Amino acid sequence: MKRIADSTVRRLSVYLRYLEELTNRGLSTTSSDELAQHSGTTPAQVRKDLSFFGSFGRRGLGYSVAELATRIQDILGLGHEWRVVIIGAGKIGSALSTYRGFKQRGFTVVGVYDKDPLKSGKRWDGHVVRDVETLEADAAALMPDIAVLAIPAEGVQGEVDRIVRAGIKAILNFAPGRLHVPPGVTLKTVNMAMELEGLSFALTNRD
Amino acid sequence: MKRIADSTVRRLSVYLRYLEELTNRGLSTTSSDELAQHSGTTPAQVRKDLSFFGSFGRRGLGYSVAELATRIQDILGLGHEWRVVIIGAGKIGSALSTYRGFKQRGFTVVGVYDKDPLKSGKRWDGHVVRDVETLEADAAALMPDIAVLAIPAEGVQGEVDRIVRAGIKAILNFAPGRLHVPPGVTLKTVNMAMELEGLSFALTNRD
DNA sequence: CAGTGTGAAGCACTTCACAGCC
DNA sequence: GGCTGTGAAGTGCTTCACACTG
Repeated sequence: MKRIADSTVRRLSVYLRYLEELTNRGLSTTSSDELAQHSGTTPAQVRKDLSFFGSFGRRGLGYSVAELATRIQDILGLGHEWRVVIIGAGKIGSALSTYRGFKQRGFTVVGVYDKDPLKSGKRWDGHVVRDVETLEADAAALMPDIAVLAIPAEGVQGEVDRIVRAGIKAILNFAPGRLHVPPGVTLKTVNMAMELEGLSFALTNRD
Repeated sequence: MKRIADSTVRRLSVYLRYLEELTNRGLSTTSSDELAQHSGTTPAQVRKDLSFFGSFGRRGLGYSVAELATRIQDILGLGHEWRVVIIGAGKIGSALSTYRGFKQRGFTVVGVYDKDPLKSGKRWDGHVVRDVETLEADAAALMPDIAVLAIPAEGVQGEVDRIVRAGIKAILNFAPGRLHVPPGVTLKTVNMAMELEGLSFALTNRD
């Protein structure tokens, strides 16, 4: 398949969310115009994004809400459950795992790990925290697909390496700093400091 | 000033973090090559990014770590304190406000608000939670620069409107969905669901 | 006639390559 | 000789515009 831009994938997420809203409101068709309006983009962009994957609409009529939602779910791989381990039994991981949309979209927490021996064995959002040293051994039974890395900055690369050794192919990272993963492993970093600094820049340089 | 790409600002953040590391290690000069290596980009990109704001290096020698760090801090507007209010006394806001780099880079929490009357008056990370209805009245005295919006999906736009009425010009939003702000107000959204779906797509469509 | 699908044009960010200075 | 600063070339995402179809 042709390489798909990251921005395209992000917009598909947004379209899907709006399609779910339309479903809840009992509406059965929509248009690229309407999707664009509610997703902060243009009708041409919506059509182009969808055209990478096929033709899901009908000329003169628009798109079937139900069909398009199913198609986008398939494209994004949301048709089945993804098994997630959380590394770092802190607030960020907890916020994520208790977030409604998390479970709702097929992401299931199958394990929680921490380096701190004081946290090991304690309950945390319905899970028992395990020592992160056991991750590689546990992985065979847990079969996790995704690791959420929510630990302080120190030693993040070491934890990334451990996750990779455990055979996990996707990482959502909340720690700052440059991290290296081998080819075949996808790493996405959410850097809140960077976002705040972007706001600082905007405030400083506004006209 | 010429319009600066968002991606440029984000990279400046990364360069600054590495410059701080060099400072801690007592090193006084660096090069575009070294900065690129540790920031996941190319030397040409580093030089181009910096060239938008001036010439901070010396040909044949490289950059002074101390000088470049100061320059980037100035560019990003990190030279002074930014006053932050947190809307939503939950886990995300708490994770952010207790994050070390937050205070360290000049972001200070000056108020915490929640819609839930059960939370009002309670202590939260050293602050007393106030009813969000009082935000507009409080703003005159608090003089907040930035609002962090960390509430569930329902009624987010209403809170954005309130923040705008309170005269705040920058919003860091953690709620999903499309939000509208008037010109002159900067909105940055961190959407964890979207990041997870990006991972799901990558796992589904890997070769 | 309304609205999709898509090649072509436009635009913006990145990379190249080299002149210029230390 | 080493490394920056920068116009020019390259690349890839976005927007346009229109043929096409229900």
